Amino acid sequence: MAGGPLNKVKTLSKSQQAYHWIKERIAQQEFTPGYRLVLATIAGELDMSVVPVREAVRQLEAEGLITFERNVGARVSMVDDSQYRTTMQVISVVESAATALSARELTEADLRQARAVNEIMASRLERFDPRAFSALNQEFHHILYCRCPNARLLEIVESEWTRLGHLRDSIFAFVPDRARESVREHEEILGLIERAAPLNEIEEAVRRHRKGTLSAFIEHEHPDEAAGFPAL
Amino acid sequence: MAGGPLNKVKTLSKSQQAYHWIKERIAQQEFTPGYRLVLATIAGELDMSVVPVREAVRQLEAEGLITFERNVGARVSMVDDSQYRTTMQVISVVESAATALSARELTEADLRQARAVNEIMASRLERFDPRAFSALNQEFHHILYCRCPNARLLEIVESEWTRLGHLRDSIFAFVPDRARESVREHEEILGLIERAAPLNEIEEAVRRHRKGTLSAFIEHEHPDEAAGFPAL
DNA sequence: CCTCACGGGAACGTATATGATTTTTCAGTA
DNA sequence: TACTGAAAAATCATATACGTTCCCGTGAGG
Repeated sequence: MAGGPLNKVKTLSKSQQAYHWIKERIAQQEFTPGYRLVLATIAGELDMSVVPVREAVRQLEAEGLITFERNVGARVSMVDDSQYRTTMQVISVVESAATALSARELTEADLRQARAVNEIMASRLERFDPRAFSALNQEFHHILYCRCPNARLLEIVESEWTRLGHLRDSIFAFVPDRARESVREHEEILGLIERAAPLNEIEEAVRRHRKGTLSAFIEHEHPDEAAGFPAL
Repeated sequence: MAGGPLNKVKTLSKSQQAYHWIKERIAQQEFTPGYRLVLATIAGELDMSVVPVREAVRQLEAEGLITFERNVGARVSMVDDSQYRTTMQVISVVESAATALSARELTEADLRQARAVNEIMASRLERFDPRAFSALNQEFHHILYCRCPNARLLEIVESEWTRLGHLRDSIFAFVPDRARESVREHEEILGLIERAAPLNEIEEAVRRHRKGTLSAFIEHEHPDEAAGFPAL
């Protein structure tokens, strides 16, 4: 037949279909934290048997999106305050390292794009929409760290972000006051990268930036514990 | 009944049995990197069906110990030079952070124990056994970071070490010359912790220490590329 | 006559379905 | 509150379908 060498249509295995289906639902918040995942139901919905679904669930468990209890079942992971804090701390460590390692690889275009995003953020300081602002923030940082040549480090950064689930999209809903300061710090980070500052300075700047947001969050939610949380 | 709350004997599920069985074999190097894992064979060996084995394999895949190819099968992950380097870089980032966060939590006993381990290492500098030395090195660092209150960070450190597989036990087989310097740097790190130095100094010291070992390794194995590897 | 490329098919192993078994949960009752 | 039984759901075994790999035989070219 005429087809050429592209006969391989690459049908996803059923486990992978289930995996993506569930992940999508979680991302869209159709399955909210605490939601009980019943294998048979999902299997029915996807027109397959429970075996592949089970496998998908185990994969998602390994990623931390789902918690699983023997003979009981799976539910979408809860992210409580304490988890939020530990995860954000991990992110502040690995993302700052990734950004520093990425700095020398960034192109002119990357920097332009990052600056553009930050300018949009600045322009939205009035008429503030926390969710949109968080999304832009996410995008800004992603541009800066995604050229990091250490693939494993990148994987960890991304996986920690997905671990946070929908909270990642609403950081500034908790601490709107940080927004202005955040934009300014972004500018500072861009400056350091552009003038090819030492990598450790870039790393420290990003870490300070994240730490600032986290501290603001902690002080806002738990003014009493603020001092008790260990930081770097 | 008299028993108390420990009636639960907690029989492991078959998947978990398989999981631990395989992991153990890999750790003992009975399954060496590249080894082909045949589900049915393992299932037979463990007197169970392939389904739980399959699940165990997928879990190990998520941890990075096993690589899996659709419709082909599973094999124990290879760790090549490049992976070694990226993983060690990740470790240098996360372990140093974990150690710093752990520093204030360490007890007198912890420090005594760490110092004892380092003294044993020092005493073995003559009659040098790389594997034993690597194991002691591992133990030393584990004592220092294991009190880190950020559980997630600890998980990442540990998982990166297991990712390295048997290479983690033989670092000093590649670069024996680093041994003496290593012991000295351990002493320095202990000093910083004991005199309650700022956390960032502790973190930097650990990172320098790891970076030193990694550089020594790179220079030894690939004298040409030494300059090309990005570092912090 | 030897070599090597191609193609068919058996052997091996994975992917998924179905059904039996076990565990947990929950409602109803003493 | 404690106990019992039934329903729901997970776990695993067995069976079958499907995809890959490897080997071997055939035929063309050197």
